[in-house]
Amino acid sequence: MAITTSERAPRQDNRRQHLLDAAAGLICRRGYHATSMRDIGRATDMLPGSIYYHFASKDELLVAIYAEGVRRIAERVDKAAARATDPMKRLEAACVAHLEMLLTDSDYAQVVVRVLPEDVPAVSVRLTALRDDYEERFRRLIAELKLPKARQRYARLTLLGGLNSAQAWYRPGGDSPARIARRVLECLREPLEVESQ
Amino acid sequence: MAITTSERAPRQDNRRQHLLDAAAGLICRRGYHATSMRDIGRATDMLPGSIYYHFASKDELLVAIYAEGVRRIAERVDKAAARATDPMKRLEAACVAHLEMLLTDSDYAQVVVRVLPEDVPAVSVRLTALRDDYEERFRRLIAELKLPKARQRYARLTLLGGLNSAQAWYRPGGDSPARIARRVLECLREPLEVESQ
Amino acid sequence: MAITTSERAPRQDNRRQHLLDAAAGLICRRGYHATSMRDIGRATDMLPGSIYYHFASKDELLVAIYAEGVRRIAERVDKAAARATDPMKRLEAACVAHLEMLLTDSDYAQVVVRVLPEDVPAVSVRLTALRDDYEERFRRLIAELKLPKARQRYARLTLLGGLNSAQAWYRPGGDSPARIARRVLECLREPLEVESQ
Amino acid sequence: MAITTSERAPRQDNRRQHLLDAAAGLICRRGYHATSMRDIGRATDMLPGSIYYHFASKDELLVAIYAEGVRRIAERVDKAAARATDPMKRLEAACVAHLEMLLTDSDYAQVVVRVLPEDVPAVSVRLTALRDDYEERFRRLIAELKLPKARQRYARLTLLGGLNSAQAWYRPGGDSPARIARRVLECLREPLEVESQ
DNA sequence: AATGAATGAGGATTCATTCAT
DNA sequence: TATGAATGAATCCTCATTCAT
Repeated sequence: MAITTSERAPRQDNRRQHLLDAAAGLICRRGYHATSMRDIGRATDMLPGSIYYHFASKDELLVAIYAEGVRRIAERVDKAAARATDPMKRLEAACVAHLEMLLTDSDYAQVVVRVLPEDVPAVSVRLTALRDDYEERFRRLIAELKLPKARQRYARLTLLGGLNSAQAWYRPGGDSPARIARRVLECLREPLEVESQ
Repeated sequence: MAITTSERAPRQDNRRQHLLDAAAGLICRRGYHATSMRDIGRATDMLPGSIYYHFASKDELLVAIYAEGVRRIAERVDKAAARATDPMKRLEAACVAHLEMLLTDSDYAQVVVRVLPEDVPAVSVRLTALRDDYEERFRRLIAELKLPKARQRYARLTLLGGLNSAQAWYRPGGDSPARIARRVLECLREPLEVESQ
Repeated sequence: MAITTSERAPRQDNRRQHLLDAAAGLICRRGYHATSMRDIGRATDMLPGSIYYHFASKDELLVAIYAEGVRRIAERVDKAAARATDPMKRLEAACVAHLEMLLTDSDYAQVVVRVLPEDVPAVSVRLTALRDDYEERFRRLIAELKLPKARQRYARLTLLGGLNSAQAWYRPGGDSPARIARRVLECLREPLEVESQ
Repeated sequence: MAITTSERAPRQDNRRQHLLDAAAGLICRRGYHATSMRDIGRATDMLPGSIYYHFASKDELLVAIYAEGVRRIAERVDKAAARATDPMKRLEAACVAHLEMLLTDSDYAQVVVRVLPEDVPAVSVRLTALRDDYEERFRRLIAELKLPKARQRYARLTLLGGLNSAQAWYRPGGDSPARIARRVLECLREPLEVESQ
């Protein structure tokens, strides 16, 4: 899709990127409603009004962060999964990548998980679509496991629910994101393999 | 004057209860920050200022809803678990009760899961304590299963993560809350018992 | 005017007096506008609404405090002045009594000096009348000194201005109210230029 | 576009100045607490919220007025005192300037004297510092008189107390501010008892 | 590409006060 | 005498947003 990744951002996108970074940082820590345009302006040495040159509204800024968050975490997860061929190894790599992004590596990814689409009604449909787009990966990875159809759906929901809930209690210094990811997956894995004993 | 003493309407608590109900309903649907005191006033036929006779602040109102939510869902879960003796049956009953409350039976319970403590910094400690108090039940129910210590923690987190994530996608008409609960639990069950094949 | 001072307050005036005391204490420390009916209620273990049984409004409560303040300080000043016969000694005694009441002995007196009539427009005329009524004493005491007519007025204003300004800077532990009073009076008694040369 | 460069209206400070002027006018007449942001907005043809573009809070607006008040009255007093060399003449000139500003020439100065620092606890320290900074002038002017040390302090307090009390009773049409100032000073210059037989 | 200044609606909250009981 | 519950208006302030420059 991207023709030349290295050649991407022309100089004028500098500020836009700075803005996105700062906003993602604030929103992932304080939440969307608790972050004001003033806050974002302060963090970027910009006046609140100036932000509107780059984004049509606060909601649109959020959508951009969401989109970027999905892009980044998807890219990393895809790369990780691609490094293995065994379906379960692929899923595991994806879970680890997912949680590393979510817990430490990307404010953007954190925003995607933390901000509920329904909390921003005006753009909730688009936010949901972005989320779904991302979660599709896990649907496919799980499909590779050849579970009964009905089971697949719940396995995905439980897996992501379990992984994402880590955002609420993860603290640096305890289990690493990778370890947490494997532990959560472990909770679902053994039955999947069944032939044990 | 009192026709039936036992039936005596505690009139003074009437409005307070009405207020809590209305606020829980609004907050669980729109979120805490998107619900204004004006909204709550409108839903109760009260002036915004009048709410302050009953609650010292919006945050305190939220704490009261949280506390009531925990009280209600805990009561229901405890009763459900008490009806079985087999540890796994007890856990299953608890999961079903939890999800029925969360998805259809109680706006209060929904608030507890939906509103993140960190989104309301001034009272986040108290909200977290209430949540923890509730989740303790699941810690105990899982402990009865006699899993390896390390596994218990992740089993609980994954289970609750999986169950609670249903709030994001549950729609009446699809799988019932009870069925969802059993399906999620199923994802964790089989390995626990290992009697496969 | 008072027929029997000792026989004054009948039992039912208990609460009213309590109310006045508490309100005077709050108002003299925080000011009139910064003291709410709620504050006064809290200090008296009364609900704000209950205060209205005793006083028609917050402004009327202030007028009552003012009146009581004037009554008390006037009584003390009059008694002090009566103990001397020499005009200057009488004035000095009055100044000392005035400042002792104002700085340490009476919250009521403090209110009279601290709350500007113009700050409470609805009753400013009555407050001013009460003040004037009190200051009349000083007019008379100064008249006894047999100064030129024109001088009398300014002597009184300067004297009271000087004395009352102590309210802004007096701190227990420094000069006593009595000493301050004598020092201020001294400024008017002894010429500034010291006949030096 | 600019017709006269030297006459270039500093448009950007226009509103801020207008705001300060209007607020000083209202506050010196009604008092700080009785003046609302709405009132100030109305007087400036601004919405209340717009004021916050220029001042962070109502208290900060007051501090700005105080500072400007001190700046203005200090400037005038300093100039007046500088025009004489005899210490007593210098003090007299200062008193006259002080009272002219206070009674008729400057709403700002009036605010400084009228609003008690303790009435605005959040900024009372800064208000007090501003006042002290101004009064320092009188300390120095009085020091030039070579009075006994102990006397100096009370002379200053009495003098300022007497002068400032004029704010409570001055009415245009009576004695002029300059005359009042001289009369008050006279009270300290000439002994009270002198011509007593 | 950004600023300075403002808007207008709405935020939570506090106020003095009322009144049935 | 007092309370419990509420009122209605006003409080300060913050919000996302706009727009001429």
